[in-house]
Amino acid sequence: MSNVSTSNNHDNLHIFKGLNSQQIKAVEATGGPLLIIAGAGSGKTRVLTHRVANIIHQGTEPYRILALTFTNKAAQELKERISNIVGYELSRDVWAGTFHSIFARILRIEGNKLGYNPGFSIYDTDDQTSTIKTLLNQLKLTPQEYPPNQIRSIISKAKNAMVDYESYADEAKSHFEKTVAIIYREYEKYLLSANAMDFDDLLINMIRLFELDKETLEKYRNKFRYIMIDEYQDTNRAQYKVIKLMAAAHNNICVVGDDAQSIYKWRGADIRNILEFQKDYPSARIIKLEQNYRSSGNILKAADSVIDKNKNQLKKELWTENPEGEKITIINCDDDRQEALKIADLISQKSESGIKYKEIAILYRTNAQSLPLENALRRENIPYVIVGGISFYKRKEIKDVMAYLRMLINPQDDQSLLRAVNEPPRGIGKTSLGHFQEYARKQNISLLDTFERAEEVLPVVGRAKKSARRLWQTVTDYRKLMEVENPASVVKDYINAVGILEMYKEIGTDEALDKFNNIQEIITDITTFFTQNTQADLNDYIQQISLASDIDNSDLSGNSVSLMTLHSAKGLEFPHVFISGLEQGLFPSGRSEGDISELEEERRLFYVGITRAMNNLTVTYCSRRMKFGEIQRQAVSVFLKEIDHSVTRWIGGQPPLQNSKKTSLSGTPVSTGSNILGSWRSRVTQSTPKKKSQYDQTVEESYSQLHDSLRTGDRVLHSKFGEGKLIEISGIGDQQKVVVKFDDHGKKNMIAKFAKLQKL
DNA sequence: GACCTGCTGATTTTT
DNA sequence: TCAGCAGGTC
Repeated sequence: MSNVSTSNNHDNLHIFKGLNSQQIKAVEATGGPLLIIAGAGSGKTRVLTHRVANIIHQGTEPYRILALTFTNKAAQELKERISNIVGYELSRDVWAGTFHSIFARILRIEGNKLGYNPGFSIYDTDDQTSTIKTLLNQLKLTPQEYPPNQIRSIISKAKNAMVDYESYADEAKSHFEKTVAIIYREYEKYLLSANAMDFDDLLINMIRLFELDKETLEKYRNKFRYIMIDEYQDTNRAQYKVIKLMAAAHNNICVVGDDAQSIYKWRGADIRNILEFQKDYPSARIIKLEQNYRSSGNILKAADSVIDKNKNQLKKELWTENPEGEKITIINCDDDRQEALKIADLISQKSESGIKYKEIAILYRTNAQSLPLENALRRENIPYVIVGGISFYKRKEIKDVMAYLRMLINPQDDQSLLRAVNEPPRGIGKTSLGHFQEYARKQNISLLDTFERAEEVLPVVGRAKKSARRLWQTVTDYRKLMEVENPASVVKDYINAVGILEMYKEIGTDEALDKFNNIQEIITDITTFFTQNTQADLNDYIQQISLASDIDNSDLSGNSVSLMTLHSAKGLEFPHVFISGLEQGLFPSGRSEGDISELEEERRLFYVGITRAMNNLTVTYCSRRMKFGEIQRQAVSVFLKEIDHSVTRWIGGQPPLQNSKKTSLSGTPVSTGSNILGSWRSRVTQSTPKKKSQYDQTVEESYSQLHDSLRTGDRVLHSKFGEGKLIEISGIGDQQKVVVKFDDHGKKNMIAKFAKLQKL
């Protein structure tokens, strides 16, 4: 054997090390279409990363590789792990990202061909809804008859299915649909003139671009020699189409997915994409990854027995060499409060036996379920992090600031102006705004332009005119500054100039001060962004924020229990998992009742939940639950009847199969129930006094995990306020707050997560 | 035009 | 239960 071959073998060792035979096959098969059916916990990401490494190793330039994921977090993980194999220098140039962020990046370069400026705004669902409200107003339609949210959803569905407003109008039958068609048309016109795209447009416009301009299509076909798509089962028709267009020249397309984990049908994901991959690419190879490395034998058996009830699925057999492990614990509770207390108590017990909080996750069907859980965890002094839910970036004050920023980049963005105009109040009320909007429409100019010519807009009162003109002046001044000066400092001055900070300071309530601090933190965030990305402009920052979700930012590295919806949990794993609320009407959701395909999707969601667990799984359900502020009786979920009873252990209730009657505590009156509740309660109360000192420890411990073992009294460094002394820590998880007395800036309240304090 | 109050409807999941 | 909004008052 020659030297070359020896050195190849050596490199190959690096790329193929630790992979099983199926995984090696997938990593080796770099050319041509490939479908990887990857069961839960079968090392999918591992295969993807090693496959990219192999392609690079074979001599392909990294920038010719496109890897599309569903979430930013998955993309980030992919990049990191590729970097671990091939090194940062090579991995940096791989195009790895979400569909939305990669397409936004391309559309910023090519969007002018479709009539967009590079500074286009990206509208989220809120922006979409308020746009529709504006349009209803213009069209003299009432939101009662045409609920903005419903209209938004109809339009979005149409777009995802690639039905434009003309086709929609052709198909429209009822008066309602015909009117929706008009709103749809006006909506599209409005967004284009506002130089804005909604999430769906980021996909649709890629198709438009490629169909309109063959040269551009050729350019990207040539550029991306290798295309890889993660979570292929969750792609929708539009995504499918873009990929198909891009891959058509070389056919080096590799998709990875698991039909059993398809949980986004409601959002337009089309399972046909994965089921019919072979039809689209007859030469496709199919490789199945069926060995599960994550879960214990019992957990896998439970998962398997559940998913088995679904009729529509690809055949695959997941197996594991892992030990059988413990049985799945199923606990019946009186109500949601007791459920939360029991979970918290079990977590305390786990913690006492040496299990770390960060090894534990609580999963639920709806975000609303987190509240009683949070209360119980706080009561037991257990640190926790909520993943998802209301994002920092979706808070009103942050969105207001973002609206101001978008005006700098995209002065055509009327929705941003409408959002920001009265934060703080400027005396430009509904009536005046109506006149401005009317004028803008007649003159075919942007709303901000009408503020410049406020004098010409006749029916508006003098005060409003002055105020409008002043706002226009501020925006224009800072737009000019932005062109020549450092974006971070311009942004800082600009936000101060518009007066939103001052407004919250003047209100002075706790709530207002929180908002004030949040805005301070976003300014810090911006400063950090520009320090780290010296080449970037404000547009880059805004785009990143527009496409960010809270899951991406959640830091699961601290020692806290993770709380999240089952949807958010996809792609994650935890040694110990709780799934709560296994009740009819909650999980499966009431909306899936009577619809087999929706019920199957709920069942896949349960499957996803079960397969997040590595060693230990606990499932809970309640006999009663607070709903709409009322106590309602709950029936046990059908899914619990489906779990293989040989791997389950039932506590406080009986397996529904053996007793199809109500499994409440065997007819026991309330007193027994409250007795049990009492016993749980007393455990908690008893432990409270003696835990007093432990409390501070726990909180400080959680804090220290997150922030380099900080304690009250420490000297700390903040990127903006400089040095100071940490005088108070309160709350836990994302909500954790710190009070720092800065040498030069006095006392500040901050959210720990964003303060990013450094110990000195 | 800003602020207050009382009513209503929401609870699936999110890039 | 509670947030968000419409409608009324100052």
